[in-house]
Amino acid sequence: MTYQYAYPHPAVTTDVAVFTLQNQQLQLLLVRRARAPYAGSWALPGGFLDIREDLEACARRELLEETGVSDLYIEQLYTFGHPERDPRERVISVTYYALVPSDRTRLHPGSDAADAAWFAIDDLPDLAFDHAAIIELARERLAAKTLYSTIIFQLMPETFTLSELQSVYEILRREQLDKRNFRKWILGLDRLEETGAKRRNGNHRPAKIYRVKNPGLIEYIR
Amino acid sequence: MTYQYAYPHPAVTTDVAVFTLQNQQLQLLLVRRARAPYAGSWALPGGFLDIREDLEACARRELLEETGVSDLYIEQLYTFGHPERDPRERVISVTYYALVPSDRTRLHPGSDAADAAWFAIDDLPDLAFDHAAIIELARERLAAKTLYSTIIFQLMPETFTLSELQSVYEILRREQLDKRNFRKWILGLDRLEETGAKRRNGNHRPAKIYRVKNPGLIEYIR
DNA sequence: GTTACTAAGTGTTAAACATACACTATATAA
DNA sequence: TTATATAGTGTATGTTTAACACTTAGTAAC
Repeated sequence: MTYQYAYPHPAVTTDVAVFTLQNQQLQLLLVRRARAPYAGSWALPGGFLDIREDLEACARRELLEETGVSDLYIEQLYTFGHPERDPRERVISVTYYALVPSDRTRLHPGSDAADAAWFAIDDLPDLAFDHAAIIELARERLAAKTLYSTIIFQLMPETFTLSELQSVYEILRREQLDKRNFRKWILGLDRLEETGAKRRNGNHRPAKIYRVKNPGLIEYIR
Repeated sequence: MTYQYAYPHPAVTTDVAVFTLQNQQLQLLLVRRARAPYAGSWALPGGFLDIREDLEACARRELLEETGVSDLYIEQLYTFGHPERDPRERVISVTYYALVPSDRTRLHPGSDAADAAWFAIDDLPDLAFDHAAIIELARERLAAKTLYSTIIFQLMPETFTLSELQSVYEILRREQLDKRNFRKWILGLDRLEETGAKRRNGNHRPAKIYRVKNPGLIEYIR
């Protein structure tokens, strides 16, 4: 069966840049392409839009099918449509970025992709299509959001120490922050509470453990 | 001639929300639809992507064809793709917003649309498709940009007074600003220079006329 | 030509916020 | 007991923002 149109139609895909934090590094989720073009290359999870499917639903579905990751924070990033960006046919890609807390990064790659894996953001393999540009834009957007939004809490596990949280901000902004000023600022947002527990983690004083007060809420700050 | 695909393809359009300032009001450019669906309704200028055409080029082309407006500041806004947003077929709309200085708002509507006109943003007619939602998002984006970017200069004519510039900020932010604080802040950006001329405009003291120092430059501020 | 009117133009003060900076506390391990 | 490593804490200074009212220089009306 084929589908006919009076005028040529581009294909539409969604692609998602999924970030998490592991080993004190910002990590990105990639899938190895099973088929041409770019067979064997790594790429962002994503794929073709079903004709009755919402755009964000497509992004979430492809992500689930290819990597097993679901239930994450996701937001539209930008739409890429350079006429030559896919060698097969004209493809418009509506891209998203997403954040997974570091305690929910287990992968169950499905049949669509041969493999799925996390990569440190500063050590990515060669990427299919224009996916390197998509990732760079997503990283910039995320860094900018650390300045005026509480979106970063979406990257945190259930509980964490203030030092761990500070290191997330430092990784995203690519700069060191002053410990006392950071603590004053982040506690002043009134979005963290102590759990009462402490974490022993090496031969030194244990750290207080915090949780986010209202984890789903993303606020504009400053 | 028809075009065939193994899988159904959505149509892709671009739509543009073009803003300007006239009569101390924020105005938006609309076209009256000549054909069904929504024949006779007002809508954003826009139309179907040519299969070899870049997305932004499509937005600029449709705008020129339908309204005669060209050579403006344009930026991608968001991609709308609700499955039911167009009654004809599945349509993904990549939307843009654009700014025209108030001394270049002459319209030359072409054959694609029956008519084109500027409307005050607070007095829009009923709109086709989901265009009301697109406009609302564009307006919010623009208001947010007044806080951290010099994009607003793209709305200004060659020369203007500080009071005129202040009223642009007030319209976009929907709040009154203090005259002394505004002048201190805007002159502190070091992007304005006096032309030396003055504008007589009513039975009161004439205002100094300014121009933007580097009109093409859009900076992040604060 | 005096007066009424209108928007242009101009500084200071107080409060809030951001930045810079160094030592003590509490655990583990040798 | 001592060495080591990260957790945890406060102050002082500079910068930015916010609040606030009068004088100036034109036009228009009488």
